[in-house]
Amino acid sequence: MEDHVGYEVANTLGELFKRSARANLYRSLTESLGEAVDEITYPVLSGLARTGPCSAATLALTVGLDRSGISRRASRLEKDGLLQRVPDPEDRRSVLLELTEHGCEVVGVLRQRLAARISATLDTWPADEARSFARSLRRFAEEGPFGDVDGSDDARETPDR
Amino acid sequence: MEDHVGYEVANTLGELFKRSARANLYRSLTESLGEAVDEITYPVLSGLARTGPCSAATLALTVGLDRSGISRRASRLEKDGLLQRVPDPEDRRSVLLELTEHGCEVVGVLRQRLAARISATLDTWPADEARSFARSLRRFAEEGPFGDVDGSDDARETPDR
DNA sequence: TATTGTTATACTCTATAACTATA
DNA sequence: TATAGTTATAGAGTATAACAATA
Repeated sequence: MEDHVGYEVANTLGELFKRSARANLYRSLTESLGEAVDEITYPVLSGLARTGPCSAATLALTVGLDRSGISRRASRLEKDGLLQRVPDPEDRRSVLLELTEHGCEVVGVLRQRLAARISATLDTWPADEARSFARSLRRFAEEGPFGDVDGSDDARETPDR
Repeated sequence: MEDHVGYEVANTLGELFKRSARANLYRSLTESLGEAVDEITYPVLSGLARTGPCSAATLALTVGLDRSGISRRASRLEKDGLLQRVPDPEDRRSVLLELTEHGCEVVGVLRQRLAARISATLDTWPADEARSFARSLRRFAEEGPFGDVDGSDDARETPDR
C-alpha cells in the first residue's frame, strides 16, 4: 500500500513538535500563575498531580528526567509555595514531594485552561469526528513511535563511581 | 456539553509533548547521519527542504527561531557538508542557505524514517481509521491552540540600539 | 555496598546586543 | 537610517559526578 498516510501524519507531527508551537502554548497556559510556573516546571506539577505525594526518584521515572532535574525544579516550586517537602515515614533517606493546596489549585487551572483551549477547537467539529479523533490520538500515543508514553521511561542513571 | 473530549485530548497531548518522548523519537531518527544531524538541527534541515534555498532571516520565520539561532545551526550543518552558503544575487547583504546533494539525501532519509515509524503503527489499524486520523490531526494542528503552525511565527526581534 | 536527595561542574542552547556590510 | 548575517556575552537548563545520610 502507499505510504501517503504515514507521510501526512509525519508532516503534521513535525509542525506540532516545533519548539515555537509548544512554547506558544505553554507560555499562554502558565501565564500569571507565578514565577515558578512555566514550561519547565509544568511537567513536575502535573506529574505530581497524577501520582500523588511521591519521591524525586519515583517522579523522575514518570516525568522522564533524572533525580537532579526533579530536585532543582521542585526547589523552585517549593519557594513559590506550590509544593512542600515532607519526610518519608517509611524511608528516612527519602523526601516526599507533595502539592500544597495552592499547588492543587494551580494544577486545576492549568488543566482547565488546556482543556478549554482544545475544546474551543473541537466544539466547532462534528461531535463524532471530535470523539473519534480523541480516541485515535490516544491510541496513537500509546502504540506510536514514542517509546514509553505512559510513564516508565528510560531515565536510567549511571551509578556513582 | 461535557468537556470530556477536551480533557482526553489534553492528557494525550501532554504525554506526546513530554521531553523524553520527543527526545526518544528524534534521537532514533537522526542516528548515524553524522554529528551535525540531531534534534537541534533537524528543523533547519526540514525547513530548508520545504522552502528551498532561503536566507536565514526568512527561514527564521518558518522555523520559529531568530536569525542568530539559524546562523549557528547552519554553521554546524555547513561544516558537515549538508548545506552551503551562496551569495544572494538580488541582495548582496544576504546569503542563501542551500542544501547540498548530501543534505537532500539526509532529509530524504529522515522523512522516510519518520514516515516508516508512523506507518508501522498505522498499518495495524483499519485503513479508514488511519485515514481519518491523519485528516483530523492535520485539521487539529491548523485550527488548534498552537498559534501559527504553518510558518509565520512571532519570531520578532528588538532592533539594535 | 546500594540508594536517597542535593549540589558543584562543565556543557549546550538561547536571546540579546553589538558588529560589519550593504540597501 | 534600516536591514542582512555573524558573533560575543550572559543566562538558564541539562547531565554527570560527587557528596552526606540512611538502608
